[in-house]
Amino acid sequence: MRVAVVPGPGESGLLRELRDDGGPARPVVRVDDLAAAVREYERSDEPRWVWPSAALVYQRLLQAGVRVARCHDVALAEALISGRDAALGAGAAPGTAGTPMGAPAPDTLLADARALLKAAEANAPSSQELGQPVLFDAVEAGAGEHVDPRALLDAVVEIHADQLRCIAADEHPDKFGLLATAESAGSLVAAEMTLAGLPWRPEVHDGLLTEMLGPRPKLPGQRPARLAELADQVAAAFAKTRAQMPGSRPVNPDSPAQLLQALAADGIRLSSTRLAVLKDVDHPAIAPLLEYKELARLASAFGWSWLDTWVRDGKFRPEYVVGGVVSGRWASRGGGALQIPRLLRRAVVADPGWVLVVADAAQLEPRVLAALAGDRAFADAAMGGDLYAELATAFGGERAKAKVAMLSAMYGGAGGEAGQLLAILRQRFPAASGYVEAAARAGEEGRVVRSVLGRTCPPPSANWRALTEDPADPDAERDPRAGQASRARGRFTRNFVVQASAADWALVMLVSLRAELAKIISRNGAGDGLSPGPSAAIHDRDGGRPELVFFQHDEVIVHCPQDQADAAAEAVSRAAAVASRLVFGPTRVAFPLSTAVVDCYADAK
DNA sequence: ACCCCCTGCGCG
DNA sequence: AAAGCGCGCAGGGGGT
Repeated sequence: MRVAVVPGPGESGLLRELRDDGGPARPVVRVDDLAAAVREYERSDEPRWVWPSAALVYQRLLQAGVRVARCHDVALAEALISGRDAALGAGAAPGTAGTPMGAPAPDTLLADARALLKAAEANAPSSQELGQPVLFDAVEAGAGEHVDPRALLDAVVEIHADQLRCIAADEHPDKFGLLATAESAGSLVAAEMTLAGLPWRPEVHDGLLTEMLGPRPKLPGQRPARLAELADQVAAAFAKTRAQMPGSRPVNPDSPAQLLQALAADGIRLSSTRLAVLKDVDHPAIAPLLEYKELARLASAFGWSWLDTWVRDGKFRPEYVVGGVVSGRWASRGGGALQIPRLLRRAVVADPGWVLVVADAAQLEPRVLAALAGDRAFADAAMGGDLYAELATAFGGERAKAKVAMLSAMYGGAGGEAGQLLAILRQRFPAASGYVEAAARAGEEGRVVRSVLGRTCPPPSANWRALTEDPADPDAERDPRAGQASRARGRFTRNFVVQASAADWALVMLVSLRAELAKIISRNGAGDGLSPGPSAAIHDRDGGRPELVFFQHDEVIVHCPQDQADAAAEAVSRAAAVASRLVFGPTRVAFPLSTAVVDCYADAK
């Protein structure tokens, strides 16, 4: 059963039961306690909640201690569908892209509905307000004034019905429908993960910082001792030449411009101050500079102020942006959640009596390519545990060469010996090479490509089209930037088919894992498997339940009581199997997950 | 004071 | 010959 839902003033809300085709089945119902009404439906009717967005509805439910099993997120589905349909003008790439859809022209009613939905979205609270009830209420109250709940509900119902038609009209409705469902479920996971938080030990983090940087500076803008020391060494290394330049200040190692200038004054001209460039330079400033850059990076991105801002009550609670990346990967807002330095994983420690189940999909992208392309020889290599090792025989037994060849094929690399290795790849694994080559060609020609579940890459910009279109006069000289732009887009689409399909698999794995974990919870009789509470309360009540606490492209972390670790690990491997079957159907390609049960994230793999 | 773009680097 | 892909964030430096 589908039920449309929007929040109203205070605790209230509006509900409307829908038919399977999205049409209204019953009149609109107003409830005083929305969370209670939702909980009641969850007990008996296996509803799929149809709501404008998780930000508008689910956060509020979670705050009230109510989880749901399934939803249709209208905003996320909209992004998938309009992403697909925006590509129509660009022309579809055969084999990898869809055909034009028979989507009905948006009539004014739908257009109005969409405008209304947008207005509501603009007022949605961010996940960050989740942990701050006072702010949350204030924002929510503000949102209520701008958009009439009844009008919003009607808009949700209309758009949802239209979306079901758009999905059914897809070239592969089952897969595209799975994508919309998984994306929606992903937003449930995202909100729940923000609430749960990644266990984070501030004292461990602080200890690492102090060890490397020296004690925390008294004043915020101040350089920690070790950084100040290194900055002085860098400046000193340039001092001799600088002394002859009147009015010159000490070189600031944070300023690429000053560094380039200072190096040039000493006769060293560089294209940039990147690590890779600096590494090979012979100058007394380089050694302290490289160390400075590494430590300064840590201090500015994940230093004490980060700790103050992002860690509360032993938990790091970033906001995840589902589908925030064109490829369908998640993005995050605040705290650089998806760029946590490996070094700081030392600070991610399970609660007492709990463990972290860390699972990582091994060599996901090349395996995805093997499954996508249906390359028999390649798929055979992908049946085992180490794909690159299996491929190595084709490259004179050198695993490293096999890896370079694969990465070059997926990224469009051609430097160094890549060209030679690609030739081998093309010869031994023609279907796999052909798949990414076709995607690259489609991109170069301005067409779009799609992931295995039908996520579509953006069409080229107007700028790109203007730049790359054939000149009206065939004798006219072509802009040299045209070829460059064309090849750049080719690399993008080449990578998109792999990265986006890997994201499809990872997303389906993640939401399947959520479902598997819910089974454990209900088996254990820990509540109904749906209702969370503040995690402290759960610890006290029944020993706790497994919680997804982190997701990073091809890696998940489950935080759970020690005695549930085995069950959680089994859930992970079942989820991977489910994802492989749902996304790729029958395939001989294996998608192994390396799973570790650890106290500390840094101890995984 | 603020905004915007660039550079550089962390993660996958 | 050359430019393998995708992000978020901080700081510098120029603009207003």
